[in-house]
Amino acid sequence: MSGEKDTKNPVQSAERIFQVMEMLAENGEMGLMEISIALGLHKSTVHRLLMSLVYMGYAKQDEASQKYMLSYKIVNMAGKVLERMDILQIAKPYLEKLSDLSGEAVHLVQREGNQILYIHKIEAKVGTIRMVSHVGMIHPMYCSGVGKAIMATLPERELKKIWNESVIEKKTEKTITDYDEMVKALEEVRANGYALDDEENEKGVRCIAACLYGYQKDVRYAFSVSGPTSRMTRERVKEIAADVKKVQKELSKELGFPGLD
Amino acid sequence: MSGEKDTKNPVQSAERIFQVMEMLAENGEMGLMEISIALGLHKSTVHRLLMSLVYMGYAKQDEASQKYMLSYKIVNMAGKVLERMDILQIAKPYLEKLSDLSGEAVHLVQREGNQILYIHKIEAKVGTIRMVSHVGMIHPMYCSGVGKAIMATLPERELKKIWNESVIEKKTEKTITDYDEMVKALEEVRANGYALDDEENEKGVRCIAACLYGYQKDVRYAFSVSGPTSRMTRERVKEIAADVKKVQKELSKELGFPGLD
DNA sequence: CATTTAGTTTCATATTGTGAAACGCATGGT
DNA sequence: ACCATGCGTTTCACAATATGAAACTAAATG
Repeated sequence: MSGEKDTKNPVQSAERIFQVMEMLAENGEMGLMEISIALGLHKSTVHRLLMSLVYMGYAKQDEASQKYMLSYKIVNMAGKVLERMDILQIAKPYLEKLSDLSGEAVHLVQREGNQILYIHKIEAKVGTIRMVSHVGMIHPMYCSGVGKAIMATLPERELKKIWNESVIEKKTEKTITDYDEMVKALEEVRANGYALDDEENEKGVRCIAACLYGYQKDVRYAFSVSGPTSRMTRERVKEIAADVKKVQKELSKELGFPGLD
Repeated sequence: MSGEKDTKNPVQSAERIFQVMEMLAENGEMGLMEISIALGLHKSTVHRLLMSLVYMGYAKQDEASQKYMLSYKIVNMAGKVLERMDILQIAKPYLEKLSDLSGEAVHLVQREGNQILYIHKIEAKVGTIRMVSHVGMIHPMYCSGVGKAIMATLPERELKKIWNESVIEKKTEKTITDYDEMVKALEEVRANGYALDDEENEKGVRCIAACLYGYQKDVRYAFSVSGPTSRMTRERVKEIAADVKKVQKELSKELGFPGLD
């Protein structure tokens, strides 16, 4: 998006060590040469960086294959960051209730610019189907229930901006790829008081979402109940939507929202 | 704990930048000086490292307070690591070790609602008796060692729910069919640090189980060593229980559990 | 208005990270 | 059995890079 050189990283080795980590996070187990070639760094340099990561406990080498991978230590660190997000502390019991009521998977997401970040997940209690979503996952806004729930609260101007800056991709036959259609869909969200993702993101998955209002004016969080179409019948969607709206109201109140009703 | 110099980190700036990150992960928002003093690094150095983290998107500075904090990017990275952390890959070598030590059958199970799913099995190396268990098998929680190991970590409320939703069946003379008796049994599990299934599920089979803690609060996995009563004497149970507890500790650590000792 | 404390910027210096080269050890092709 | 190839590792001379003292700015404190 930006052409200019952007003032460059003041610590070269930090830049490189994180490139290595990101590489490992993305690809799992990797050999030294593989990383070296992919990043265009000298193998000796990569080796030193890896040794440093191993020394600090963030990476480890498989004895047999000699390949390198990240350890759980980074997960620990992320856990501490997440714990500090106090929204989690407050929201968890409500989401738990929602999960108990429906038995389906429940997600809590945070807006991060034009995208959403999954910050909590409760697995479905019934059935054997599992969503591929996981905490830490980043997802575009335009093709998810939670994304629509957030977008429905935004002014046209910002909505347009998000749309233009997003890579619109037809994930399923039902994915909305036309801007005007999206505007219409969001009107519906506002009218209903909840957002429905009807197989727009993943075939066979329906999802009922609502945003969370707080003491600050801008909406930063949303949550959803998702499940397979087989269980998410029209009738069931209605039921769950009622629960979702109830939780939205209760939680928003707890988060310090003055209005709503 | 260690007196020796331990070969030191080959990349000094990496060492320091991670010290800064760990500091931020632990304490949340921090000022430059705060970090500088806590780590004994020059403020200029800390500033440069922070600039580097900000540049890469791993940290950000609060506009108002000027304080620094970690961003969600590390959470995103951890998410990718987690996705890849398929429990089996990690657990297998430990279970293998357990199997070698005891020679008996070893199982790994996953909680699925009120039941457990066998996801890995290692056959006994001694004797000719074989368990009927197999990967993919679903079993109720209330009458197995692994089930009790998981249930022992649950709050009373959820325990009651599982009990009510399960079809309680007297599989052997020793099967626990009374709720209060189960509660008492679970207290014992917590006290011992492992769960014992003493012919409660199948006549002639004893089984020592423990749950696995992970980065997430709720316990989702458990494992066990099972064998015929003829070989599983009181003394042998004690021995194996020690091994089981050791593996529980090691594996939980590997899976990112922060606590436990 | 002086004083302190914070964050930021600059810059000379040498410490630190760099990468070429060589090593050892598998693996695999002929 | 042999050599060729590719990988991870180690070493080391060199200079690019990270370092920290000092100067600077801005806000908070008295």
